[in-house]
Formats: sequence, C-alpha cells, structure tokens
Amino acid sequence: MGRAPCCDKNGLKKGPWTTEEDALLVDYVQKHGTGNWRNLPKNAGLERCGKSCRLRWTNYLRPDIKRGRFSFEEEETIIQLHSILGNKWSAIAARLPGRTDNEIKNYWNTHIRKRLLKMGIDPVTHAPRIDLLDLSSILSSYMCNNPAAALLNLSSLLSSTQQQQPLVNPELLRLATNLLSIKQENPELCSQNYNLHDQNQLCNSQPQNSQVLPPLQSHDQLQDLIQGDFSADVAKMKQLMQVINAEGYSPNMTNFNCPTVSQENMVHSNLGADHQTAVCQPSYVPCTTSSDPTNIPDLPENYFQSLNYNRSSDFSFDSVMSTPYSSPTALNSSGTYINSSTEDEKESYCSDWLKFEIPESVLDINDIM
DNA sequence: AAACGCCGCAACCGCCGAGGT
DNA sequence: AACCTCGGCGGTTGCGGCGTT
Repeated sequence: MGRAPCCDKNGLKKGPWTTEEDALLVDYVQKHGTGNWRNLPKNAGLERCGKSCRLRWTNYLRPDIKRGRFSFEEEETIIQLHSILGNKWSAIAARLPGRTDNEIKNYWNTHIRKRLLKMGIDPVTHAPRIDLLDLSSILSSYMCNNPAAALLNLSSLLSSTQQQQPLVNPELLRLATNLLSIKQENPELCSQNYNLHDQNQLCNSQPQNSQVLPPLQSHDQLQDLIQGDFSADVAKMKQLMQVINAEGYSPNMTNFNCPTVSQENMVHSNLGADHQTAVCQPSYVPCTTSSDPTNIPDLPENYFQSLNYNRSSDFSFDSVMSTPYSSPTALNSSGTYINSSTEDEKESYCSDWLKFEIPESVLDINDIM
C-alpha cells in the first residue's frame, strides 16, 4: 500500500517560492478558495505539488498571518501550552491567532528551547533537569537510611543516562553508587557512623544547624572494608553534602518520589492515547532582571517548594552537571542566570516570562481535554 | 575583503488518520 | 475489507543572512 509521494519526482518545482508563484497562488485562492490542493496547482498554473502549495498558503500567504517577533504574552502562552500539549504545534497554534504551527515550532526550537535549557529546565518535561534533583534525592535517600529509594532513583538515573546523553556527571554517579553499595553491604556500619548523626543533621535539622559534619571515625572503618581509593569519594561526598546542607538545599527533599512535580502542579488531562495522564503544570522560578543579583522578587510561599529547591539555594549546579548537547549557563550565587550572548542579553527579560498566568480565554482546559 | 561558522526560518519529507470508493 | 486520496502533522533539512575572524 502506501501512497505515492505527493511531490513526486515529476519535474515539479521545489525550493523557495518566487513572488510570481506567490501571486498566482494568492490570486487563485482568492477567487476559488482552498480545497482540493492536488488539483490547485494545475488550475492555478503552478508547477508545484499541491502539498507545497498548501504549505506555502497556510504558513506564509494566508492573509490572517501575524508576522514579526513573538510578544511576551505569546511566549508565555506557548510555553504554558507546550507544558500541557507537548509538541502538538497545531494545537498550540490554534490558540495563538495569526501564528502557524510551523512558526511556533521554529520559534520553540530556536529560542525558547535553548533558553529553557540554559536555565536548567528540561524543555520536554518543563521540570528542572533531573541531574539537579535526582542526584540530590539519591544522596538524601542514602543519608536518611533509605537505600531502596536511593537505588530506585539511581537505577532510573543510570538508565536515562544510557538512553540519552549523560545528564549526570559520571564521577558523581560512581560516587553515589559506591556509597550505596557500601550501605547495602554494610548497613550496620553505615547506620552506626552516618545514620545516627546524619539523620539528625540532614533530615531533621534546620540548615543553619547543619554545618557540623559527621564524626570521621567511620571513614577509617570504611577504608578498611573497601579496598581501593574510596577516601577521595567520601571526602567529595562529604563536601557535597555539606554544600547542600549548609546552603539550605531543600531541607524538605528527603521524601520526594516525584522530585520535579508537586501535587498542586499536577493537572489531569486525557490528552493522547492515555485516558488520564498526569501532566506537569510548571511554575518556573523567575530570575532577576535588574542588575542587582540579590533582587529576588517576592513569590508565593510554595513557589520554590514546588520545584523542590530552596529560595536561598545557591547549590552549585554546574559542579554536579555534565554538559549535554546544550549546556546550561551557570547560575551565579543568587540564582540569577548568567547570559552571555548578545541575543540572550536582548532577551533577558527571562525573569518575568517564567512566571505567568495563562489567560483563560487562551487556554480552556476543557477544550484540550 | 574574503573565508568561515552560526543561526533562523522556509520548505520539504515521511508518516498518519479520516473518509471515500 | 482492501485500497486509495487527501489533508494534516511533527521532524528535519538546507539555504541565505549575519557576525566574527
């Protein structure tokens, strides 16, 4: 079966449209309307395939097409809709008058996607990148004596790194694996030497009380048990945990099974084949626009909790992250994102466009569902 | 001024589902 | 049921413009 290629290799013209061709197409459509695209080029005197004509018309020549730069509101809408609809460009376009799916798709791929990546936000899931949160989840699971959860997190992390580009620094993964294996093999040791102290320190204490590291006698015992160069790993892990802890990195993060999506941000949708799919409803964290990097706007109480990181966090993400195909730009000490290119500077209203409410007129969830 | 590389966007490609015969 | 046409969609490509060296 299958169907013959629309554009066949029949000597039909391909490539950019000339103004003459545009004029012929516009003239024909204005007189006869669209429909039966296959016969249209012949009737209009065009040496193009119908598909090419249709695309040219819908993406470029249609009179109601709005051209030019996307407005702030349009960007907001696109991002929000994409978080719900995914790459359903036509569905997104249907809610943006004057914009075509192709245009939105291009704009997403060339601007928004890159910007989200730079901010450490996964443009697919609209959640903070897993390497920023899952590793911390593993670490906290470990430190809170929950090796099962830690292993679960770690295995999912490992499988994701095998399928795609590595999202997590392999060295840190190895470190986490090492610690987990120690804990598995010697639970009593770990509970003696880390758990008693660490559970208080990491799970129950306030950040400001967490500067003290666990006693180090465990270190020697660990080395006795583990042949090889593990001391550096322990030191690194301690250092990492100290940073996480001292900086108040998510004191509530010990039990998040879904580290990137809070319950209040879940929207139930029946998009796609699944009848009831939970979809992330993101609420992004604004960065600051002003030159003052400490100027963090007031936010709802649960704003940062929804992302599972603390407002005061300046956990050094870059130190944890490897750099997939598009490496995020470093956060500075106040969580402001540092843009380097002129284009980024030009578009550095990144702060506000990350926090928004979508107009109900644009997004009627009933429509989508 | 020329060469080079990057980026954005228009256009193409291949697949799918709906509907007709 | 099988086959075909058509419109539509998402992913990808390739070219032209622009900035940098």
